[in-house]
Amino acid sequence: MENYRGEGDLNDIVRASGGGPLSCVTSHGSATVHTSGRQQFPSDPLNLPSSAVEGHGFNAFGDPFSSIRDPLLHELHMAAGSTHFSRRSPNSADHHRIASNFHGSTTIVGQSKLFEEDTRSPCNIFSRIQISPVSSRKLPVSPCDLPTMAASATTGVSGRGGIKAAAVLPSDMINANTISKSSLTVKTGPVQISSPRNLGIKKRKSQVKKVVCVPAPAAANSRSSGEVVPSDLWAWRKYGQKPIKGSPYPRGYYRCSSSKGCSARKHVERSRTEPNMLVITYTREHNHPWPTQRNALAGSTRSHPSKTNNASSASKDEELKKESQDMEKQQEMDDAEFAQGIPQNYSPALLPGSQQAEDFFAELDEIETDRINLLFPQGFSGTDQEEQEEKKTMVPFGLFDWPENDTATF
DNA sequence: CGCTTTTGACCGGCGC
DNA sequence: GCGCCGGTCAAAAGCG
Repeated sequence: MENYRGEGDLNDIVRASGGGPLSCVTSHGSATVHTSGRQQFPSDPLNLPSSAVEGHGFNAFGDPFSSIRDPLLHELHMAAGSTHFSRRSPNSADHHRIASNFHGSTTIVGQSKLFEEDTRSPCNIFSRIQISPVSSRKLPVSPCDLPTMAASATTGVSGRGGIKAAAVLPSDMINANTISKSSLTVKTGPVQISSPRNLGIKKRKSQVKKVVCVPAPAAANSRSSGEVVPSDLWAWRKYGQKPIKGSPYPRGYYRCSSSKGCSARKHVERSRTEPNMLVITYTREHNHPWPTQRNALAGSTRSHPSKTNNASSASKDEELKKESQDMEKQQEMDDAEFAQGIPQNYSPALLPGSQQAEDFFAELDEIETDRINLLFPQGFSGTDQEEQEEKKTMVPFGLFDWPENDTATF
């Protein structure tokens, strides 16, 4: 009895596992990042910051939230304890820089491709993880099921379902994981072409999916079902749970309850191969700004929102805001650092007068806008993601509100 | 009261 | 065409 459906499950999801090779292949399979020999992820998930990372950053491919910096990203950043956790590396130079800083043994192949990919997606580091469109409707078993995935991601092997490995995992993202001192893994998933019934009017030709792997928190946060779901800024309401064929673990279906009418969805399931890992798949997009606070605590049998938590959601918001501002400052520092020294270890395609240079600076403008958007997200559109071209993006993680973390309040 | 989770039923796409 | 399967709906019950 096969445990896998053998449909290229997860083949297109790249995982940055400790010491293991990390392969990132663009849609053209032209870029591969190999990390070797360096322990990047502490094997002990308990070392995690008591938070999970999940994100909603979209990329430049139409993601309305690509310009939004996860207000909680700073947590990851801080956890990293490094100023090198750059959230923006608009070009491969930045990739290279970070690679040099953190991955002495890291080599980047196909850098130019990374650059190309990168320039299309702005500041959010998470948004810079992209996956090429696939035609399969099959969702990977789990991004955490790495070996097969990585292998085929590298080789471009397609699963039965035609999933072609295609992921761009920015090296700084890799570092983000690495420096987070956690076993947190962030992976990109395929764009699953599913056909949700609620597509209603017409069959959705494509759907954005973002797959994130996080270490499953201890059972402290377990619900009545026993499932443990890391929480994030968004409020999610569970609307279903289904056993998934081939997996001993059920999949929980959540929809965003932060705002009525929000169509954002996420699925949470355990990795088949790594039960201690949760695979969170985001589908559809939020059509509203970041919630200032979680609503609806009533009836929650979910993670107990407050011990000390409810102390002040308002002050928490202020804190978040302040920290996001700190992030901006840090970003400026990063930018300055980038401007001063990066080219030294990078033989750039970014030359004055070049088109790429123009793009780069154009992107800087976008970044500034992004920063504004972060603080004033009201401008978020309800862009019809459904009409967008199929795309895959990696998502940011906020490290939030894991059961042990009583400081997290939403 | 308003929200949540749970859970069985239903729907629709896809593979055979 | 049929069955499988994933995703969603909606009723019931619980929680603060």
